Amino acid sequence: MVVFAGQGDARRSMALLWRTEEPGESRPGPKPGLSVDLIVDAAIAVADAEGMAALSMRKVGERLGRTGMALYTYVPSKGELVDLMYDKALGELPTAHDLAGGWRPAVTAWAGHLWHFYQRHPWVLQVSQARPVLGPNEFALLESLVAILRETGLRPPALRGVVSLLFDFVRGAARTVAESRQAPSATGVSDEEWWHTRSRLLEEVAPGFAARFPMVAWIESEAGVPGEGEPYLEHQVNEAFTVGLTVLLDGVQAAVGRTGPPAGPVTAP
Amino acid sequence: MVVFAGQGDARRSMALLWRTEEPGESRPGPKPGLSVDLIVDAAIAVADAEGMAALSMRKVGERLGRTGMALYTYVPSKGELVDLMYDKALGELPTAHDLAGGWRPAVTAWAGHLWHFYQRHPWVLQVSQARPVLGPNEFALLESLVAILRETGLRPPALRGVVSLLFDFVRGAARTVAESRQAPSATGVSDEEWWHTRSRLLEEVAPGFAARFPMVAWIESEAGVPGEGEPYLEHQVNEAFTVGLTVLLDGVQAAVGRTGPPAGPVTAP
DNA sequence: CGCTGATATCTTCTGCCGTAAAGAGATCCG
DNA sequence: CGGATCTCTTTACGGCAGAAGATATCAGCG
Repeated sequence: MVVFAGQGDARRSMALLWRTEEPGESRPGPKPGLSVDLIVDAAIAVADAEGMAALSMRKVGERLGRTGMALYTYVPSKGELVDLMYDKALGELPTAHDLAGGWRPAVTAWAGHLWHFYQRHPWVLQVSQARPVLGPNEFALLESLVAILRETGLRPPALRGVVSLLFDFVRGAARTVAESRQAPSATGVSDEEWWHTRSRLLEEVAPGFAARFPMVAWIESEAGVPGEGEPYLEHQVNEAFTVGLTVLLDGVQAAVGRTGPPAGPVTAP
Repeated sequence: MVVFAGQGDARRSMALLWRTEEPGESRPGPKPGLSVDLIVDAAIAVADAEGMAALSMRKVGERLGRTGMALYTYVPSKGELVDLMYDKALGELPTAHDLAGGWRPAVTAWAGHLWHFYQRHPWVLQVSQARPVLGPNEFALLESLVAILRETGLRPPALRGVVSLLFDFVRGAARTVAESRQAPSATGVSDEEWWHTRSRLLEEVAPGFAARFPMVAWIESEAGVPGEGEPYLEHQVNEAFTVGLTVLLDGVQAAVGRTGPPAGPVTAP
């Protein structure tokens, strides 16, 4: 499920994201037993442990000793809660990177941090990217990347493409690992078991596979060997991540060389 | 929601995907009023029209003049149905590409086809990639890409990285557009309206934005102008797609140059 | 032809979900 | 103390996937 925030009162959503509600000194009625932060933390804990699909208002409420409906006092809807979870989780990421070695190692570090972040919080990958959440930490993440990439000397139109490419790549690679991690608990079948069963069935159901798909058979040859206890798929994806990032950065380097280093005009292809 | 296939009888799933069930001539009982193909087509129609989130067994059954439960006669669960939809839809893609101009234009064409395919069937992007569906058309798509990339002379380990990078990039870019297309109907707010409201609120709630996030402000400058009637976000993503693909292919070119240019098309030391 | 048993289809039911509506009870100001 | 206001619960609605079981439909046999 791709999760959209509700369209109800946009102002309130933004105020929640940027924490700009007034303290509200001494009002009538009972003291709030919960807070937005408490709720968001509980929701993140649920999503980390059981995945986005298992996240429900009732379950978050239960974790806080309340009913699901109690949350609606603090948060307009589930969609807004997800936005808050998203932006809060992003706060874990570092906001500055060492540029002493130039942009390339800095981008590599940035990508590595994001990669590991997605492993810790796979549910983040399910939040829609089409309509950005526009929270402070989402901007901080973008800010940190652009601060690095500005060193390349590329102009904004080209850089926007590079930024998208980087995000799409890291997210895509992370998604594959993340889903393979949640798949065992979601389906009750371990990775090894699943692959073993499926490859046996494939031979059974598609005889002459190697003849019908020679390129597929070829590219799956010369496979690297996973380390001790490392799941097969995860190993493949880790290797693919390293290789892919190298290729990507080589492409950026080429663009830099084409437009001239830290000073130069923009040329369209 | 990321959709996993049910773990129930894997053999039956594979048989359905590869269409290897025996015809079963003249059995007692009423003639089947439906077929797997009919159901899959109806389900694709629903998903194309209303998105994956709106796809339910009841709705598909309704479209065929049956209840939702009637489908379980033909298909083990919703997960398997989604796998069948996925592989059937992929059958639309071409399986061979012209290599006369070398690998670069061929990859560009391949990526363009996939990109447009995802625009036609955005729901495909919601099918989990961690555990491949292993249907014939999924393999055919991979086969067609590897057939092109083999021309580069790169070896399988490096090529696997390039393949992942390409898939992740095209999927990520397509996802952004696809979600922005479905967002208006899902939330009832048009893109223009949404952006206008949000950017006004952003200034209100985060004064001094440009000072706090100078790099973000900078990279959003020099924006290209959308064509007549082209949504703003969509225009940005289209530009990013072109730039990103160029950068990516430059990176491949660099890798090719590093391992030695492909004098002979097929084999390298 | 009519019966029997296999099979397809439909109905009912369970237990989830998000959230609207209404109200119980706590807490403060005047 | 009285009324206003707030938190939180209860109840209810319509939706979902799917289990269990009832019913309708047909082939082949006598």
